[in-house]
Amino acid sequence: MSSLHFPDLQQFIDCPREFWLAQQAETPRPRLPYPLAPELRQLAAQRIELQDQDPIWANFGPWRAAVDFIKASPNHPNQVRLYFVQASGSVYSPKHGFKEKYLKEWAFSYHLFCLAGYEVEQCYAIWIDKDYRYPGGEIPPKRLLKIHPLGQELAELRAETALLMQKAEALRLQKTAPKWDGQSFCKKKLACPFIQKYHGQEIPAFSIFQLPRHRLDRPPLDQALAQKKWDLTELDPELLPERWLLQQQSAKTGQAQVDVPALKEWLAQLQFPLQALDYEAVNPAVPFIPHSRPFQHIPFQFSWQVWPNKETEDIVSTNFLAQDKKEPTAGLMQALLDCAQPQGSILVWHKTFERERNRELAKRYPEHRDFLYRLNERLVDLEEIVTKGLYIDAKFEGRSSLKKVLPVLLPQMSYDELPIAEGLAAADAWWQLDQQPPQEQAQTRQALIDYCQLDTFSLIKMVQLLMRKFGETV
DNA sequence: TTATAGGGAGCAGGATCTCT
DNA sequence: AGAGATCCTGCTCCCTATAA
Repeated sequence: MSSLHFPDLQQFIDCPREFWLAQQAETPRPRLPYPLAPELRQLAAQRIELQDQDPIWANFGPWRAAVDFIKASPNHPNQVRLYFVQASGSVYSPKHGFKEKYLKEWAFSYHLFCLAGYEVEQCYAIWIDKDYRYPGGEIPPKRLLKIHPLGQELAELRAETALLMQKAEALRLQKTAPKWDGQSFCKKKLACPFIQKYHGQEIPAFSIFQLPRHRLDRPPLDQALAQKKWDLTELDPELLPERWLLQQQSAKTGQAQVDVPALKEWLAQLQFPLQALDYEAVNPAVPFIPHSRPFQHIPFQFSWQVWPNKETEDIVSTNFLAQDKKEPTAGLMQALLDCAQPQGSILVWHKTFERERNRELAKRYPEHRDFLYRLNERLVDLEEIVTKGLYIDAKFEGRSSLKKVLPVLLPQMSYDELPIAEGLAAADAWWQLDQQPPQEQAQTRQALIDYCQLDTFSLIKMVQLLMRKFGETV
């Protein structure tokens, strides 16, 4: 039998059926806790006056747990202190205390270290002070990291955790599949692997779980659920709010539901030359450029495309990708000044992100404040056609993210063949770039450019499509 | 005049979206 | 992981209509 870690226990708590199924595999995929970033580990070690060391593991039965640091008690030589480091700024709040999910994880480790024979004197939590402002230079660990002893909280959770572990152990050995009442769901809803495997053929293409902001505990979905009616098309249209109704109509007809007058009006606001902008950014817990804060998004790349006028199909494309982690925003700011047209609408997807990046750039480069604020005034958010109900297709699955909408509108445009196909992967690739051999770096840089470029290109292509179908005659 | 029910505005807090 | 936006709920406050 394979070993079990905290993420397995978490899976058991969230969805015992999925946990059971995962454990039936020949070799269950190990679900290891996500490792800490090295720069955070190092600062945490300094914070408690220790040499950086690898996490320490304890075993008991099938269970394995790690603590980030361990230290002998100065008072009682046979006792130890356990340290848990969390890459988060919201571990503790005066109003709500420690967050439940962290306490559970710590209680699990604490329990296991006790079982493994450690005499634990005290546990400590270490986390990020998100109010810290990095002025530059060496980061003093005491300024960035908060530390607090854990007392009663862990003791209380320990018994509960032990019980859950017993139940999980018993369940994984069970030969027959757990029963399911057809009404209770985990967060994955019908996408839960257990349901997919045992009830796959009964799953409707468009279900009530794809409705945005669905609440299963109140009407009309509570009733539908009680009757095990998962099919979106079976809901009584009388009871549905506007956006849900559109989605149902689309599911019934197989057609997108378009508010043509409103969409025409939306398209009419666009001004040429039409431009499209997309930033890629990293947001590490430990600040890496001066005058930034923990988890702040630092843009390192953008794609800017210009469609001069309706008479041409030619699109001018500009890309910027920062060389390295040393002040990536300086080059980015200059490149932005070089390629931005003085007028015309600037298409983005989910404008809060690009707008916030521009505001932060304006703080960093006050001399370009006016330029950046004028850009913000010209931003036009294409996501609005979905969130404001101008164009609803059930195939969006109730979401409005670019990765859901684009494949429906323009099936021929695909991220599938790109080595980097997602914002988080892009951020990660750039962050790890300096650890790659030089010949691979060139490939990664090209992959980053291709990905970012596709994001802006799809914005313009979608607008061209909408203009062809619904534009012109206003 | 007083007590009470009902409606509407305003607000805080939670949950849920999106982006990287 | 955090931040902004939005939606929803539940609460208070205040006004008005109504009955005693």
